[in-house]
Amino acid sequence: MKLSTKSRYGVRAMFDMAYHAGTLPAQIKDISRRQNISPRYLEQIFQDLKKAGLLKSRRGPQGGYSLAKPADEITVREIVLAAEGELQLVDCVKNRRKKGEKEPACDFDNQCLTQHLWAKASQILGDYFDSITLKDLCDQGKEMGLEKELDHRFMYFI
Amino acid sequence: MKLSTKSRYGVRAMFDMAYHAGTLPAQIKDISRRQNISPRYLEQIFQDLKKAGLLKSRRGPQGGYSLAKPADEITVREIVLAAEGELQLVDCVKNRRKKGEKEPACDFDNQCLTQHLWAKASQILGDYFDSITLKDLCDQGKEMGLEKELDHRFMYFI
DNA sequence: ATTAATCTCTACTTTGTCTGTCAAGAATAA
DNA sequence: TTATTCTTGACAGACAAAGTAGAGATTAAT
Repeated sequence: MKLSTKSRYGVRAMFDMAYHAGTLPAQIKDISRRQNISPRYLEQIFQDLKKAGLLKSRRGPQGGYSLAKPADEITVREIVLAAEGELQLVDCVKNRRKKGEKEPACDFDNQCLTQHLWAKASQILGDYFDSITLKDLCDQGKEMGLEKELDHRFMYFI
Repeated sequence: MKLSTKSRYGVRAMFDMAYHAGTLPAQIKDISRRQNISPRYLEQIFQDLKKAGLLKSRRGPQGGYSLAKPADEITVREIVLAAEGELQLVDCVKNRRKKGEKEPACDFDNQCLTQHLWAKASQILGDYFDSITLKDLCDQGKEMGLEKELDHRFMYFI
């Protein structure tokens, strides 16, 4: 019943981007250093987030990733969903007969009381995650007096 | 972010016991047959539930397991907690320095915004599970017209 | 007392997922 | 042209989940 590191790192990384957002795209190496996440691994996570339409990227020098939408339009739910693949606490709730699977995930199918229980729980969890945006986290960060690191690349331009 | 089968089987099995409750203790083999759970595996799960004080057992012929409390005093949360071990969506919320562990689970410790986020989510989930008792599930079952299997052991006494 | 039914405990195996690492390639700004 | 950065896919080690198995302890019934 644990969230995977992909979800946790994903939220941390995207928060980091929103918090330190500048004019230039953010680079993996900076985010990974600030958040102490393996850069190679973060790349993978960002691929997922990009596929989900939460990030956009630019290659080449001065390239990097940036948020695909304003911070107040990106919810924790979207990030977790993209990283985790889905937001169900249990598999038997899922659609049957998706490609390749011949057996339903559960023998009792719709006769099952507990199925409804888990589905409701998953929904409650999703609703909570949906109520929190990256902007909310940034506001919290400011309140806490969390330091923003100066973008070292600005140094060259001053 | 999936619940383990221990939780799911545990809830199903305990619901089954509450729903089919008779004067005699329920036996593993009956529950496992009705709920289609490996009897050996169910034994293990029942050990956990017994340690948690949710079940009591009697050995020998006509032995078996029975609920340690009335069905309306056993919540889903208790069962999941006993089967899952804990109810936290992430580890970094846990107490540090428990036996053997030298490192904190997270480098940012209490400086972390997301830590609070996950803790709150875990709590919301726990609250929901706490609001549902075995009796609630039984009532639902009756409403749905879920069949009760006649206890075959009664046959001998009629 | 004996027997058969049942729970108890511990260890083992299998299987799969998580968490990363690595290498080679493609795109792009300077 | 070149250095930088993202892109993609393969791969591996560690760990936990899920289930199997066997030997033993307890007890009701005979």
